[in-house]
Amino acid sequence: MSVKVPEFDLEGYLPYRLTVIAGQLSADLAKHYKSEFGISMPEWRVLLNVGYTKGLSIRDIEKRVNLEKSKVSRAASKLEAKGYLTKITDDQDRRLLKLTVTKEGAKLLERLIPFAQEFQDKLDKRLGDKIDELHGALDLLMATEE
Amino acid sequence: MSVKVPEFDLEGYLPYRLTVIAGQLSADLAKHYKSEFGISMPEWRVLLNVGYTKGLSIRDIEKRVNLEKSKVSRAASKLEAKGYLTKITDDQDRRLLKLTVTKEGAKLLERLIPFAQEFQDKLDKRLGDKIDELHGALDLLMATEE
DNA sequence: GAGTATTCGTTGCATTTGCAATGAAGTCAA
DNA sequence: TTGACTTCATTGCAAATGCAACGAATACTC
Repeated sequence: MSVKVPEFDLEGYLPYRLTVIAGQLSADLAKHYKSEFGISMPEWRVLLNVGYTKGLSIRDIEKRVNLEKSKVSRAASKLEAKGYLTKITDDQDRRLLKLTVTKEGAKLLERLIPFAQEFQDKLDKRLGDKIDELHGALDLLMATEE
Repeated sequence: MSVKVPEFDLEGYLPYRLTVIAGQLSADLAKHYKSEFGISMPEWRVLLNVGYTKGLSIRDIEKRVNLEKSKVSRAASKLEAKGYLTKITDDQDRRLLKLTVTKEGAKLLERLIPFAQEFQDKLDKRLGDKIDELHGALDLLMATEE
């Protein structure tokens, strides 16, 4: 018994393509972050942000980095346990936490960032002049989510 | 004590951007698939493929749809439990499983596909003529993974 | 043909996730 | 001030994930 189904091209389905590509890039990176630096992707994102801006709170990071607050919280705790950042409750508002990188954390970033930069450069090379088009299109997609 | 860290622009970091955007689109879609059709993303991908090609095996799908075989296996089992497809062991090679959509499965696809198509159309509208550029760039990124 | 290696699908298990609930702290209005 | 609401970070828990191990079936090699 043959069943008829409407046409649909999964290969060209944008959400699918984006998910697959992003997933591969992420998995790739995550592997390196883990094996070479001992941290997870969420930890990397949190550490990076704390590295740049002193005294960020969990909520600040949640908004900046598109991570759920529970993820941020756990990532921060792990980074703290590893000695890469410190948590201090804010004196002004004692609900808030001020996250700050330690020297160890800064050292780690000094190794992580060139690695990420290198990866970016590789992608840029692949994309050539298409890179701006890509970013332009991604801007439009970002705007999609209101 | 102030700590110096090399410059890095996370906002413009391509893997990050892709992950965030893909994640938002996926989460969005997953919610609808779940609430309106009662299936997960992996199940949707599996169902779609089985809908088009009769007798696919788990491994076939794994390759086609970028899902780990354990994910495919579990998705297939759930779809079977819900009555959307059947598993039959291949006579030629009894390690293989032949997956086939049931009438119920086909009916579900008839509802799912227009939904997905509509979503795609919305994205196309947002992107306008940038759509081809985007796909072109994604092609290049795909080629990246060897 | 016996023995080894490979392929396929499933499952166990530790880890990660998303979400809701919690408790502590702050805000606001009467 | 008191009491109702909101905000913040953490945590519990159920579900999803990734990976390795397993048993069954087939392919390969001598």
